[in-house]
Amino acid sequence: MTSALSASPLADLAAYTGSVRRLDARSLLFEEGNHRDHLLFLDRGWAYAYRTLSDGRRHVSDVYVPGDIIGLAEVWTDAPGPAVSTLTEVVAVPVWREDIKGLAKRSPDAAARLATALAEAAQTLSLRATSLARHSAYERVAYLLWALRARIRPSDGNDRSGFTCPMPQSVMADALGLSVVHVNRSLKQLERDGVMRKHIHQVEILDDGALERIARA
Amino acid sequence: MTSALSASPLADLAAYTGSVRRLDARSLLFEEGNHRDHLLFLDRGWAYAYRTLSDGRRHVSDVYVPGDIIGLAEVWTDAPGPAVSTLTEVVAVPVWREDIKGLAKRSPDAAARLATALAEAAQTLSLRATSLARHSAYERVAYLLWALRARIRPSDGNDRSGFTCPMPQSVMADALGLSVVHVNRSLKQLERDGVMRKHIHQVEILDDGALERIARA
DNA sequence: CGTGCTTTTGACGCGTATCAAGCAACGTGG
DNA sequence: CCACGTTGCTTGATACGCGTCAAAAGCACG
Repeated sequence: MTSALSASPLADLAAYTGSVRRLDARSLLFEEGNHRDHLLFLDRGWAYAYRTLSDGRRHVSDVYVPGDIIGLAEVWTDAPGPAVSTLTEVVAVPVWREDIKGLAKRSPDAAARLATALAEAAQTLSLRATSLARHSAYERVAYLLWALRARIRPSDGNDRSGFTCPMPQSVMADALGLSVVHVNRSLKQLERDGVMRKHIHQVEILDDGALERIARA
Repeated sequence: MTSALSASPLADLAAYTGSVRRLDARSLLFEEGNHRDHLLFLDRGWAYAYRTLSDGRRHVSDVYVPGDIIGLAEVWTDAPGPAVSTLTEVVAVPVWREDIKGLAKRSPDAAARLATALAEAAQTLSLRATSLARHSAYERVAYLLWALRARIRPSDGNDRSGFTCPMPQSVMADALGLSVVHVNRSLKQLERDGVMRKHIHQVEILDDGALERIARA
């Protein structure tokens, strides 16, 4: 959700408002199903979006890292969105729906950037769906961490040997449609295979090429 | 992908070009991975998009019905798209990338409509991902047909008792991440449960409420 | 009136869920 | 400074949903 909008008119809007929200880890940013009158420009920390089915099954539909925009599609339409919670302490800047719509009306260039961000989001979602539909558990875990890594800037603790990742296995499980137990087994297998290792807040890459090969299956 | 753009500036562009493509059933509209310099406004017939994994596994990422736009996100960015094939005979109108970009530059309103269409597509994809990640096979089949039905206009053979659906079980399987055999079993179970019945080119709704309940899990 | 799709059904095996424990790390209050 | 709750990780045993293989029947179309 971010690349097309970093250092863009939307970021400028965020800078203008001046109001900054700081939140603890494990706190709720948006409730499930509610109408959204603003989005959040995520400056620091991690968050994730999720839906809950009637019987308690949960799906984590997105994970947000610093620089991401939370809820762009939801603020653009009136459809009910998923819930959003923080994983770590978070610093975020709200941008209001009317300001975004106004910006798009005034500036064709800004509107085009918004469209680009949304188009990229759609393509990311489509690839993620392919992983959910046709990858094995082992491949899904590899894909999640490989795709995540591609989105994290080097400045946020991402170098050749690994990256920061404060995502518990329970959240990975709900993102991948797996049980926690099986996520753990898959991670252990990736470790035994010399591909990567996940610690509590850190992912260590052992074999970059192998990881990509498995993730792109 | 369609609602925000029907009877919109994009449709006008399509009308302008005048060039209409007619294709047989089971023919290729776009190759996998190629750059797209145009999208297709689908006037008549059905089509579907799919990706193929290295070992032959296939995922059907989208199904297109009359009125849909094929490849809006792909024409807006440079990322390689999935392949697209027809299910039936098709009538489609191409709209060129530069024309769309030009339209968005000239008209903030058109750009806003494009963004809306893309935002709706992202939300649809997110819900589909939830179904893939957390629904049982039985629920996934119900969700696919329930969501499909919501997109088909009454004029295209959709009324209270059923709708036209020229989608073989093999394509349903690849859309849902299931085997053909298990799609068949799930359909038979839905039939035994008095929910719906699928014939070759037609879906018959037996219990609307039950279908929605199962699809929305 | 084949010939190729598509649907259907049965037998069997595998991948992943579930259940059940136990352990490690960490923060908090007595 | 230690007891304890909480959160997250790990592992084994067992169960089940769905895949795979195989085969046949129904249908459409040339």
